[in-house]
Amino acid sequence: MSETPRSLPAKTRRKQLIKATIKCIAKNGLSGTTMADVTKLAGLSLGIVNLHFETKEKLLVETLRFITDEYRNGLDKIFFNENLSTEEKIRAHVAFDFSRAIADRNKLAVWFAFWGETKSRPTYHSICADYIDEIAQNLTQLFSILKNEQNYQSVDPELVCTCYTALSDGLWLALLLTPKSFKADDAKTIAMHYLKTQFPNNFTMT
Amino acid sequence: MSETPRSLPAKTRRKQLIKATIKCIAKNGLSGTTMADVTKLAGLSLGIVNLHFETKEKLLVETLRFITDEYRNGLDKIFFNENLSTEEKIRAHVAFDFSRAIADRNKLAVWFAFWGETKSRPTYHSICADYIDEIAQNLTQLFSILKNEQNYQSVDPELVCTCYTALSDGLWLALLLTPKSFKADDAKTIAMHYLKTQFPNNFTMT
DNA sequence: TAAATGAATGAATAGTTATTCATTTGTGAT
DNA sequence: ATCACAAATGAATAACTATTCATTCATTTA
Repeated sequence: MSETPRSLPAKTRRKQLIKATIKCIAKNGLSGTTMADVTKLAGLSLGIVNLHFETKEKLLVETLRFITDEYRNGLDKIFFNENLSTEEKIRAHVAFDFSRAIADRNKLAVWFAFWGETKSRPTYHSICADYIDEIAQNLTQLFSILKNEQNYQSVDPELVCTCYTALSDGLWLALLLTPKSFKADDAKTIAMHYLKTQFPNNFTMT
Repeated sequence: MSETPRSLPAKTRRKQLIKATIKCIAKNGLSGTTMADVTKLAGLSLGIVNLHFETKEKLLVETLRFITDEYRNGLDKIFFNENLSTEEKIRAHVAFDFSRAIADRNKLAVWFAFWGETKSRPTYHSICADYIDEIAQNLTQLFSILKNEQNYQSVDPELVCTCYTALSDGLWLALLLTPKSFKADDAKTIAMHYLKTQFPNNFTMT
């Protein structure tokens, strides 16, 4: 086993601390997360957070930014992938929403903890508002293109985007609350079930 | 203006404190909610929570129980109402989900705050698991009856129940995060849009 | 009207936790 | 090797907050 070097690039240390924060929020809740817990989980000393983030509040903000960036960047990679058809992009979007990296219970606990605080913390709110808007625009566009490509008459792309997004968030909650009886594959099945209702020619088979 | 009497039935005081707690969680977040805030918002003294709930933690548990009971009881009243047809019950369920009393942003903030802590607090988790299970059973039954009554061939009642429930939770999130551009009526429209895809004969008109 | 009751108060306490910073330690340059 | 520098440490501090409980006060009872 290689020893962890005492000195490390600042970015690596920051990511290490953010990952410990995610675990800690999942384990103890946002209200039960202390600096002592986070640094102990990271295997580092108490003062390290001050060194890399100045305050606890800034560490929490960067933690929220980390999970929103991970989500946004993953979807952008799909959206801007020239090798995928529109249908394939939508399929990839669903697969990503319920992939190991994203539909992870630790991260889901973090999402919900921060969502619960958005009303009281403008900083949290604006971080969330940003990514939501960008993703909605891209997804609406995909549905709109598919509608035109395949001549779906009565589809309302914006409504379908809002509906799919809400459905996906609600399925995340089911994964968080009932992990024993409800798995990522079940969630994916339900998401596809909805898309079939709107685009039966594209999502009915396989 | 009538003076608030100094002495009041215990139940009334407890409800008063729970309502102050809901406002306080919405205003300051779960992690930022202090006994001083809650009691000040209720217009009472610091020691009152200890008198009526023993500890802060028990006040929080009762607050969660309050909103889950309110939700469950409201839906039970619909489900067991002999005067409503199955279709009317489902319509009433949707209307209730996005009614003033339920889709209130203060209460939504409380829901999400507690959901974010369910992974770390078994008590919160079991309170949520209970109501979810009961509601799912009743709603699945409604979809099942409607399927048989109206001869819908390919509807899977259990899947539709999970899908509707997730959709409703996700729409609550949209109401919490984007209250300016997304209103309860928009949420209701989207929920009905999904039900139409499954039961076009019942939910397409009006 | 006076005494008894118990709900409500809030100053004081005890415990917790974020933050600070003097000291230690590893690393790379000379 | 030695030095200079930066990263990391953790004991001490300062701030905050849940809980306690002796006291106050309104209401009820005799």
